[in-house]
Amino acid sequence: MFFHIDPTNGLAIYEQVARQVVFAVAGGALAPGEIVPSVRELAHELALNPNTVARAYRELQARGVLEPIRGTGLAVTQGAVAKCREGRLRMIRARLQQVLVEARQSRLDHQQLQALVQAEMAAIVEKGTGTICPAGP
Amino acid sequence: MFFHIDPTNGLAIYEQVARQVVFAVAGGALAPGEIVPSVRELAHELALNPNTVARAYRELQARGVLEPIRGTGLAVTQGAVAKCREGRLRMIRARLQQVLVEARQSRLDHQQLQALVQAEMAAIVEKGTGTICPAGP
Amino acid sequence: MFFHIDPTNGLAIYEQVARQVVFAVAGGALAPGEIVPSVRELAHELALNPNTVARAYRELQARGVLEPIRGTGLAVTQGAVAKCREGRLRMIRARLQQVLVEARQSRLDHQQLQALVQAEMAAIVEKGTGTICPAGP
Amino acid sequence: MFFHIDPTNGLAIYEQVARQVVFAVAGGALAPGEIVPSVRELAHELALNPNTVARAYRELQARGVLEPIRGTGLAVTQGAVAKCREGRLRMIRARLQQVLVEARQSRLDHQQLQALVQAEMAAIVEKGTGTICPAGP
DNA sequence: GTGGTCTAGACCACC
DNA sequence: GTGGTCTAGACCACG
Repeated sequence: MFFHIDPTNGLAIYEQVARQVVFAVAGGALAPGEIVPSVRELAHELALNPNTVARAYRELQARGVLEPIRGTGLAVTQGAVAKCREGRLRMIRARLQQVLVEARQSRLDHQQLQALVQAEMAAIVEKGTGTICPAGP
Repeated sequence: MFFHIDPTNGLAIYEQVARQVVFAVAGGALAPGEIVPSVRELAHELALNPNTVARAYRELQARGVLEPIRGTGLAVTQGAVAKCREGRLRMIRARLQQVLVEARQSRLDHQQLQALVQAEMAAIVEKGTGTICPAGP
Repeated sequence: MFFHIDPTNGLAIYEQVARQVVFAVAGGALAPGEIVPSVRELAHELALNPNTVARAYRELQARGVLEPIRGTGLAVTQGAVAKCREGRLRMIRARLQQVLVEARQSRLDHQQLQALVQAEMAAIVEKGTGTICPAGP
Repeated sequence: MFFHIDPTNGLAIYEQVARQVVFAVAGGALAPGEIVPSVRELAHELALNPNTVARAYRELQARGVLEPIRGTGLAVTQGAVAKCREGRLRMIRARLQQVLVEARQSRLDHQQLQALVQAEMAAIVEKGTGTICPAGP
């Protein structure tokens, strides 16, 4: 799959998994109706305990992003794209605010900050992140 | 004081406190030699358990940012500014990378992202965040 | 057929199927000697996996409610009516007790409860449930 | 506490725990602001694994019935009573419908059924259920 | 002490 | 094979 887990992230691992599914749906990497990797498969791939992945999937079901297809797996729901698009902005904006608040708290100059952002954006675009499909936007 | 704690941040609370001290030192809001608020004072102000604040201060001592002044309290060390300036960029860059990676993972358009960043930066600059008030208590 | 399956029932699906066969026999909708629908026919009708129906039938054979007729299918046994009549009361009483216990646990007023029961009974009698249609397929 | 778990209930154990908390709140046995038994305590009392209780509590938090008080425990929220009152009716009505459908499916006579209901209600009122506070209705 | 998270491994129901 | 549930026991953050 195309996920990347960082245990020292601050975020709970199951939360990271859930977020990345949301991102994948929002970005179109996972289409409605598509079956997500099985709990066991993804757990193995990410070197996680199946329970951890299961919890992420369970929360996504509760949010209406996934739905169980009995005996088959979990499928992305039809309404998932809208939900995830909306959630994506909310989540990214939240994290962005955090970092900007911290930057300003440390009196980082507005221009310094802007330069930093530009640099990081460029870096990410150019080298790719290794965490999502190789074909650039 | 000039801190703002968000318990749902993902970051441990003591870690948030420590970070914000670092930012304050890096930004000059706390100068070397200055005495930081007492554990119980800051705990009361932030509605935290004193143990939590104490832990943050303990870690800052271990990092050499604070040093105990007998009978007086904890003071910002002489070398703190350099340490914090260095740490500040590292911390901010790390968080910035996280958010950018997520943005890219969800295939947020480069321009959308840039617009988002601009909007948030403007928002923060303009309204202030309530988290910076250089004039001490 | 005359069954209705609710996957979110708490009860296992095969169990629901088995129960409803029992009810049908107890109520006379299925007479001794009558051939029940084939596994694949019922599975198709209820949108279930044939294995699930097969398991229900297997359990009913074990309980002596159904018996295989070579080359024909599964028939309701002669002794089935007595068994099912007996089981029916037991099962219904058990479920009734559960709901009453819950009602009482939540201190639902005796009159409220009675009103609720009356209302639901009336509703079921009047609109029919779509789950009973003695006239076979 | 005042809970009673039946592992052969069909309902998942964590679900039973959650339901009974809802019932207790709806019935006033747990008032807003009150701290529910700790995960470990309730787990010990009901002879369950703490994780099972924790899951029930987690779902109740998600539904807005409980809220964490850091380092203290989980408290019933202010809005919980309304939510639980509403949920109680829904849950009981659902189970009632199940049993009535089954009764009718088995062609239990309307009067027989009514008699059964009356008998069970009387039985429960009279002997108490042992599952909730000793003081009568 | 509290809840939250994670791991490990088991059993069940369903396809 | 799939997800769902449960148990057991560990560690962490917070009060």
